[in-house]
Amino acid sequence: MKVSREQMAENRARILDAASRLFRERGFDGVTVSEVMRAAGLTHGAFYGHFASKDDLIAQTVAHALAPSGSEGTDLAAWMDAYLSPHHRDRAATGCPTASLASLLRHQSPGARAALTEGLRGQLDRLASAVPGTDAAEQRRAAIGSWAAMVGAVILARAVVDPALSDEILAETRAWIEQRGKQPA
Amino acid sequence: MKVSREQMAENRARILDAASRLFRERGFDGVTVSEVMRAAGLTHGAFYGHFASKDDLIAQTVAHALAPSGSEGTDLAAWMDAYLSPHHRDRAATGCPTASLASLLRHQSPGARAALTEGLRGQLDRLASAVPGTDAAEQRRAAIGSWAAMVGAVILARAVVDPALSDEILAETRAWIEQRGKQPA
DNA sequence: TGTACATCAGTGAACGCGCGTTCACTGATGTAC
DNA sequence: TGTACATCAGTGAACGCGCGTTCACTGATGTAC
Repeated sequence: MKVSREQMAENRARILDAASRLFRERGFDGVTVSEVMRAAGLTHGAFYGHFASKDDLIAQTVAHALAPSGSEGTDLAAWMDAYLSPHHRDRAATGCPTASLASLLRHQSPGARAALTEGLRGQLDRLASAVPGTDAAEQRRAAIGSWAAMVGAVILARAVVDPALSDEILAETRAWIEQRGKQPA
Repeated sequence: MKVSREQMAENRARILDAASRLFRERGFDGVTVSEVMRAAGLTHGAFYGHFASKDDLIAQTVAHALAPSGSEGTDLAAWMDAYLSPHHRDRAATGCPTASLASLLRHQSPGARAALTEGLRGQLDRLASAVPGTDAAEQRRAAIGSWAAMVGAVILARAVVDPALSDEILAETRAWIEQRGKQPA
């Protein structure tokens, strides 16, 4: 049965939200189109009225998930603490899309990889301007280095089965970045 | 036709080598059992004489790929340069298994994840003892932080489509870690 | 050392399941008058 | 504003392909005598 234009737009948004959560939690290959549609409250047949293919959904979901959320902005130290926390590690479904999807995107379509590239560019720009200092090149270098360390630490912490080692990776990476920040000019 | 015991051991080693290369290049889901066997010079039917399942192959391949190779040891700075190089980024098939497989292992069997955990533990121990300094806790912290940054940087550099941004991520992460090492005590 | 035979690694056809995708149909929407 | 009808978002059965896995068969290996 046909639905109103607003309803259709809302359905589309729900599909993207569901895909964003499921993909972050289980990866692109671990989630079926039917699962996404079920999570969005629809049946699988309606999928192709919204997206050309699963690849298309992936590309649009990545663009959607990496759009600036505004939640990074305020307090850099607090944001880093939250990022490198067991809480974030254990909740990939609602966590940083870069940490859960970057590796998987290497094997995805150019469209999806382009969406990640633009999202990452934005993240680095925002992080660079949040880093203390006045030398723009230094700030950018710190943004790139810290971001690589944070993403890498969360990925490693999630892959490891030993909880003690996993906690250690998060805590020591956090402390290591902190020390780096305190170094005299 | 039956083959000799030595031939069978060699075949098994060839399957593991082929799987190690293919999995690093295209991920676990991007490679079929038949492809692995073809790359090893056998037909797919022989697979189950060597491994219980594809999951079993994945677990054993991870253990095999993360065994210490001895190539990290000699010169820490040179090794880091090579790790954070475009050459390494562009050759995942023969590169660091942690960088190509860690994220994918989050969705794999406990056996495969356990193999990664042990491999990672060894990598961190070896890196910690290669880091300059005498304070063991400081060395371990530097090992974890640097390793997270290196793995993260290679993952991000591989995911991004813009070659300039990709090169920048590698070079700036390298420089950032270097600066970190030069900080006074 | 030679011979006879049981073993078993490898072959390739076949199976069955799950997935992405298609399509005829339904019935609410929204436009034309 | 009301009515008649064309549109089209969503439904659910069906399709076809590729994958992991199985299995009857083959013929070289390696053991028993």
